[in-house]
Amino acid sequence: MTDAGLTLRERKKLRTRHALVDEALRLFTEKGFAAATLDELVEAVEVSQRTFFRMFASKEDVALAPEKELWAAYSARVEAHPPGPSPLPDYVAALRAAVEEMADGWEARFLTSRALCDRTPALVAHSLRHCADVTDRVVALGLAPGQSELERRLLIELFLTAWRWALARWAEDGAPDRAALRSRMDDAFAALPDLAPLLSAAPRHEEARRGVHA
Amino acid sequence: MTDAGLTLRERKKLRTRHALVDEALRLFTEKGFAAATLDELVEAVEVSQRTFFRMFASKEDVALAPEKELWAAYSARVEAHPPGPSPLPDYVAALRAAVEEMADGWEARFLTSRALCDRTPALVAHSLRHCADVTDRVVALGLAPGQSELERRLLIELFLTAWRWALARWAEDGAPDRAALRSRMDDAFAALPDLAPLLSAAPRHEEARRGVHA
DNA sequence: ACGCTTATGCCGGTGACTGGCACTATCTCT
DNA sequence: AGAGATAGTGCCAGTCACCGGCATAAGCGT
Repeated sequence: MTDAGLTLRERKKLRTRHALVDEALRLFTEKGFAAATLDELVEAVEVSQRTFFRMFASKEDVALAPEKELWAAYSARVEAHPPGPSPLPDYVAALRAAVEEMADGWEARFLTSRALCDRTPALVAHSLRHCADVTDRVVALGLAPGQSELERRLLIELFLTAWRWALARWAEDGAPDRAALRSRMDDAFAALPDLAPLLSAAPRHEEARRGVHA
Repeated sequence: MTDAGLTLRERKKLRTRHALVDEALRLFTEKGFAAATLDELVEAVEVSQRTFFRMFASKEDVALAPEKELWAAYSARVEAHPPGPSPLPDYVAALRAAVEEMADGWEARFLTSRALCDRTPALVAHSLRHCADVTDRVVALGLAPGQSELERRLLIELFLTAWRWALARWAEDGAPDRAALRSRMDDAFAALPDLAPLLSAAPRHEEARRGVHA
């Protein structure tokens, strides 16, 4: 599946790319993201810095490679099947499918990347922005003329928050394999309908104004 | 209000801080965030780079100063009045109050900062992370033992998405003053209850699984 | 085997950020 | 008011991410 009809050049490139990701995750985990230098990384993989920067946009980029892979697959899914008027289930389905189509061993790299992210503010920032970029592209997809874009954004944010919650539970789990991730996703997404009653008690203007002058 | 019982040292420090923010916004807007160098900035304000970095954590930090100010005020409000079992109106009220207590001229700086942010990916990343940091601190506040943290996070994300929506509308508005911002906030937060019916149609497992094997 | 494309390496430069240390301005206490 | 404590500031030198340009080599189609 990895080398399906690829030319030798492309395969070589992919190989060094994977080597860079693996070594980066190892190195960053061992020494910390800030303390580890790119020189160490590229020397370990035996490529030049220039090559690194042609494959990755930044030091953060390589650390978040597994996550970007996932969102790329998700993006492709959503573009292939643009969501209908009730998009939430479609988003969820696309993400589930994306998780399933990741290569073998992806979950281990992803987990390492997440752990790194949790203790590295710079990585959090990049992760959030990438997610926001994907969201921006996805929101516009299959949006009927009369439909509200705000509504879409709200639903997507709920979906993302549930996903992040599932991730956090998964990471602190004893068995961080793909089945466990699926199960955490089930739990998190199942909680979404329970939110409805809390929204009908949404702020009316009188209450809000009272807060202003408090 | 600005110089309320502050020592001379503190007032001086605040003055250079404000000068740095103003000049930074001017410079970044004129030349672009990446193209403008810190040397230009500190030379214009006549301070050393070292001083700059004692006041701001990074180049991004100074560009997002108005936003950080707002979230600091918001944070303080929420900490002063921890939200009850239906936290959404409390969050909204806290943000409205925070907007009102900003100093004169804040909205102009904030708008400039937002415009800059919109065309500078690095600023988006930092902005999102800061917001996430605030969220993390706020979620735990006033959370009763039996209450679900996930539920809180979901509500806060809705709240934040509505806020960002209000900001975007405000920015493209003809009159970006504080009254207009209030009005946009009203509109955006009023849309939240409409989301409830869309949640009852949340994903069931069968639908989701179908997507997986598609 | 031959050009053509593409990836890579090397080199030098820029600019954000940091630690150390001396210096000066402000504060505080008597 | 003056002396010592307490910041805040400037200067300098260093590290490191990142990006041009150009030469080289490795893979590709004919």
